[in-house]
Amino acid sequence: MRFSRLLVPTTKETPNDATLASHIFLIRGGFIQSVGGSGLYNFLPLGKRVLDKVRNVVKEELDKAGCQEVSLAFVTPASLWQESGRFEKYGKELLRFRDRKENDFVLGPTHEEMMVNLVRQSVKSYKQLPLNLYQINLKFRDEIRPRFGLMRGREFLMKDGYSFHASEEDMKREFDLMEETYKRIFTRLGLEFRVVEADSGAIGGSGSKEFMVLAGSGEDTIVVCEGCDYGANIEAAVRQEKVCEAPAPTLANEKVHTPNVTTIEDLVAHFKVDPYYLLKTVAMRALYDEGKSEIVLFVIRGSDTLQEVKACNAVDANELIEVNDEELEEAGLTPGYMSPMGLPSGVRVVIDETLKGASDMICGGNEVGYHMTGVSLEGVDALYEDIVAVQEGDTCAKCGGRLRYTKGIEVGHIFQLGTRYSQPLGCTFLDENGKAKPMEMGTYGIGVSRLLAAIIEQHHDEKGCIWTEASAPFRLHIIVSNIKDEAQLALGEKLYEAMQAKGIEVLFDDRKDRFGAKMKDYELIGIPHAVVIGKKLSDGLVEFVTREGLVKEEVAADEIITVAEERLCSY
RNA sequence: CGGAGUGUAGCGCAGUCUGGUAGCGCACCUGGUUUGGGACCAGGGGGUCGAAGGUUCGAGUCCUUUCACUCCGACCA
Repeated sequence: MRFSRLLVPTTKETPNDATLASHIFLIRGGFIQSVGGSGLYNFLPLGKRVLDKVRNVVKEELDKAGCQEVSLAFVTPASLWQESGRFEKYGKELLRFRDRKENDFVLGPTHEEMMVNLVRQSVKSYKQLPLNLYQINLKFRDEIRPRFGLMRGREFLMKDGYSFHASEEDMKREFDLMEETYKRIFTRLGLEFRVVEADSGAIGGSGSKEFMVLAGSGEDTIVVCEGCDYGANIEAAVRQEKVCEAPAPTLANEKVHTPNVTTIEDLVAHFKVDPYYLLKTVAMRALYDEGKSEIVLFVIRGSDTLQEVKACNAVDANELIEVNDEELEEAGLTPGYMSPMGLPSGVRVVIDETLKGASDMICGGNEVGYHMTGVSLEGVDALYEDIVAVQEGDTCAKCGGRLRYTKGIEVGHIFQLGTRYSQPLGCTFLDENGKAKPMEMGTYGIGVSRLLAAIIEQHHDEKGCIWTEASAPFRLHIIVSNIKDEAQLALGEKLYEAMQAKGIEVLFDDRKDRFGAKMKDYELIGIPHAVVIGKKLSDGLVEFVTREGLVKEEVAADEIITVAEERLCSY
């Protein structure tokens, strides 16, 4: 491709809302263009080329693993989502609309319902199983707060795959196969990543794993062990039960006057105890289907923090939101002095499972200005669940090593669904005995457009993008310093043609611009290799440049074609 | 959802307080010079000032309404 014919609107200036490297460089490099609406982008020729590269890697590996590509209808009848029960559950991120006949439709962020519908119409026998179908199509998710360019857009390209099995064992076999396939995909793309245990979120189902590209700018906090390969999203991470070295306070079971002592810090100072022995009561409003909601009290140790996703799962709510003091008082609760003991009836309480039977605790008195000491939770009737967040320095449940936090970008997520969708949607098959059974399912996603952002987050420098070999829009960038110099231009043309003849994708900068401008564009766009034909051609020399580290080597001009071929074909 | 802020040329912004011919930089077009680190000179094109209503002889500017977008927050009772 000739640069002079390519639409690449590179800019010197950074858009004012861009903060992440990937967002800045993808826009400045002319890969994508903001559509003015939030979270919507056009892919320009360079961006589209990268997208196709990434998409092909995904497709090749999936096809190798026996998956089959399909393309589902973009617009989904809402009735399918009502059948599965997700129409309410998915919340506002689901874009809903009506056609001229007032029928409800959705633009699906994921297509379990649609795929199940496809399969239940055409698969009837165990002989047709297993089956793994996928598509790579646009998805829409009406994000609360789209940001970070392609990282969290509202419209995005995603690969979503679904597998169907006659038995749970076979589904688990496929789940493992997909884990291996995903690892191959991300490795081919040149990414450093980690597979972690995850929460299943609105998709539902049991065991799920996320594929996290490690990057400081990642939106997800992941917990990793320094001693073994344990890794988990903070939303699902577990730890060995904490022990406290400080002695338990030995106080009588009584009500104590504690004016203006309302925070954990205040209590620690007031009673001179380790926060481990305090009960922290966090009130949240849990939202359910059909607009129902209730206030729930989550009780954890003062030394812990509430993990909202775990808490939400514990009460099987769609979402948890904050409640203000007025709402608490209306419900008969006392902000600052709440506790699970002696509550007005009808308030739902969830207690962290490690507090079952705990004694010598201090908690609120459910009365302004009073706390209770010497409290025991022995025999307290409540829901006991794991609702706390693992903290840095906690102990790994698997090996006893030290756990620490790191940041990751979620680029893939695989789920063991079981019969979560096949059951309600009546997706059944006849087994060897002629008995109808719901199919065991798995579901597997990859954020294809997000991968572009993830690659740049992990591979860039202060000057611009550094694409990996498998993702680069072109393999080689040829820069002719001065196109009015006939010898320079002639060599450029010759090299350009030779590379094309070898099937190497090459970008040839034949523009009339000055040297500096062309180099800036090269560095910004980030094609892995370049040949600079300039001044030293009069001495019979050109430069071979590697974008990573901007390493420059002088090469004899009459050998450059051979050298370039060797370097590029070795990949 | 809570708080703060911004809407003026493709992009980045000034002008609004104090109403009076719509501006600057980048980008773009023409001509010329220049060619190893985002060049220079000269000339030029491009705007329903987010939208609607109001006040006024006159509104980008003042008033009302509305829409959109951005940023921060949405664990520590």
